[in-house]
Amino acid sequence: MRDSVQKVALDLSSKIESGEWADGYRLPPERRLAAEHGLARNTLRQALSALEQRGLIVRQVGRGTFVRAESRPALADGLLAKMRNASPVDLIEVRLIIEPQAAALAATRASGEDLATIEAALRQSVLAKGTAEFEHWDAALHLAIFRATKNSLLVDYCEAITSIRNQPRWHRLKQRTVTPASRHLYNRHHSTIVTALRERDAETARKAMIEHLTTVRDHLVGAAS
Amino acid sequence: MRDSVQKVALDLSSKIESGEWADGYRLPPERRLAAEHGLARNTLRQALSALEQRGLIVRQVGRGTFVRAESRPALADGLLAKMRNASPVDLIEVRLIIEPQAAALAATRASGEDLATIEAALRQSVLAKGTAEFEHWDAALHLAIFRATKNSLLVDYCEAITSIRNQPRWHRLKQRTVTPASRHLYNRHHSTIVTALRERDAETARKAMIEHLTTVRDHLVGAAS
DNA sequence: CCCTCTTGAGCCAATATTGAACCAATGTTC
DNA sequence: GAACATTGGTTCAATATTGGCTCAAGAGGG
Repeated sequence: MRDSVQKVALDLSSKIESGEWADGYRLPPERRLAAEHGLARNTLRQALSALEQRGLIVRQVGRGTFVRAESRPALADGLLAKMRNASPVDLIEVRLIIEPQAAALAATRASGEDLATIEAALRQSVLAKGTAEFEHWDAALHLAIFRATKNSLLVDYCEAITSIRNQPRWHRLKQRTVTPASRHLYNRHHSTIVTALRERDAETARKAMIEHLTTVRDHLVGAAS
Repeated sequence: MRDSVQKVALDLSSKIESGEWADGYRLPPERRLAAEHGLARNTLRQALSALEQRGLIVRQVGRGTFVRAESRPALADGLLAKMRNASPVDLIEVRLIIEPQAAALAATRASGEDLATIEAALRQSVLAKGTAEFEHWDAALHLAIFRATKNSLLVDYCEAITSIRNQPRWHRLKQRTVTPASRHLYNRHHSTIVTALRERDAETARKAMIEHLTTVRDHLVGAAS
């Protein structure tokens, strides 16, 4: 057959680009690949060389051939970093998507222990003296709600959000936007949410969270303008 | 076998992280572990050394090897790494929260260019020959929808989801669940969503996405049982 | 016939794994 | 306390696996 090289190169690269062979995956040995494709090893090696030149794979004598893991680590390291660069408006938009649903889930799934943790965080946030302390317990409250959903991905998400909100640039923004009046309002919102959770009222919890985050967003854009 | 070290290291660490080998548990002697895994002791020792370096175990001459207590908090590694351990059900639950809203946002914000990209991805996914190729264009389609929201956080989220779905363990699951019939159904769903986007019909786009992901979830749990 | 692609085989160098032996620290038994 | 067994720590040579490379012969289209 003519041009087997291009054919097998296409086949292999599609396996890589589709994710079937993920980053860091170790390809079968050349000799086996050649046998599986019904080709001589030399021919298959030409295909591999092409992929290597395109940067898709890395070959190491005595170790094997690997899907190049250069693209993914950049994402792994960069995901949080990229999220940290998100704008406040983008962030609150995402929170408005996720957190009402999370609150609704928490209403149906929270254990008694979860509720106790949530209520403790609420009490502490009401008692908090400074802005920093209030923010701490506010974050703890939201996190406790996410834990109550029993969904580890949601917990991860909330921790990421918290880490974003703990950055210095956000601190400055908060200090401009969090006034005694707004704190009082936020406490009322939080209280409504927690009450709804205790009464297993998913719909009320969702709506209360929407109202809460909408208020936060309006304060943010008000402060920005 | 060639990469026995990594394999057995993964096996052992999963036993620890899953809790099967709790904190303080004493591992079987190296010689026994090696025999059970069909490896030479030296090879298995390399795997143990890797775990030791990661802080998962402690080795004591003459006493044995122990799962390290307090190992968990010290391992604040990567957000993405943690997300990768999420269960399929957790993942689809989060997708059901976010993606319908994202579709609704995309309906109001997508540019003509965005719509062209989305429709191209849809066409490619319909034409795709294998499961891998279909998955590739399916992911591209969802990503294009997220890009159309103009919210960088949502795009980051979608890329994280895609990277999770590209893992080998997910690949096996997909190969069991994606049949020609389900692919046909998914194509219909995708088509409905894209049409709604083009017509700027946010509500229809949201509902179509909900129906789509609900179907995917049902296929998943159906395959699991 | 000529040219290119492909094959099959062999050899080399780098790496991985094995298998065994011996040492050192700890625990157990008498 | 002494003898013995168990366990991790270390070293080393032998073997297996793997990619890097070369070359002569075959296959197939112009």
